[in-house]
Amino acid sequence: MGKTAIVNNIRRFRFEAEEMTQAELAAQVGVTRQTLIAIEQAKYSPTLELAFKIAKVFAVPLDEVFQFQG
Amino acid sequence: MGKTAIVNNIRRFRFEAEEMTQAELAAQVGVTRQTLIAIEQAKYSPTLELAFKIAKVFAVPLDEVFQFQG
DNA sequence: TGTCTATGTAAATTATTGTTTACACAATGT
DNA sequence: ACATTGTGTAAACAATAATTTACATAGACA
Repeated sequence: MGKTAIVNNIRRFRFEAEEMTQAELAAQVGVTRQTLIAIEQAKYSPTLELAFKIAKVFAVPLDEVFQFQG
Repeated sequence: MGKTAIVNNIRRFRFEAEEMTQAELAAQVGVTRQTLIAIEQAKYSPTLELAFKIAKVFAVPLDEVFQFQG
């Protein structure tokens, strides 16, 4: 699917949410810490399902966490 | 990422958008027709990037086209 | 010093998404 | 009858997301 043109605000949301750690967020969405690191650093973009789960943890719509650079 | 718990309204949006065909939508988002069929039928869920592109064609937010059944 | 905690990196492997090619079929039109 | 259009299915393959395991480092703290 070509280069990932998707950015995210996971790190900001983590700190706004009581300084939630990467490990805590990873556990809440059911992935490993390394997977979350890779996504937070935009090394690759998550599946749609995982993106929904992450947004749900922060209780915001998906496109507040992830944005597509068209 | 386990079983896909994601539903979509692609078919409805296609018909609301001047009866756009699967082939037309596929071309606009840069995938093959078969890929679009599989996604429309929820055989698997698209990448986040592709999901954003599809929503953009219909000019609606991503979560109006795709919903996660938590 | 020594031990946690949080973060980062990397390589090998598995699972899933997406492509390509080909065939099938109903509806429409000439 | 024949061709065209829109949709559906299937299998083999390529690309990418995610896992697992392991090691590295900086800061806080007893």
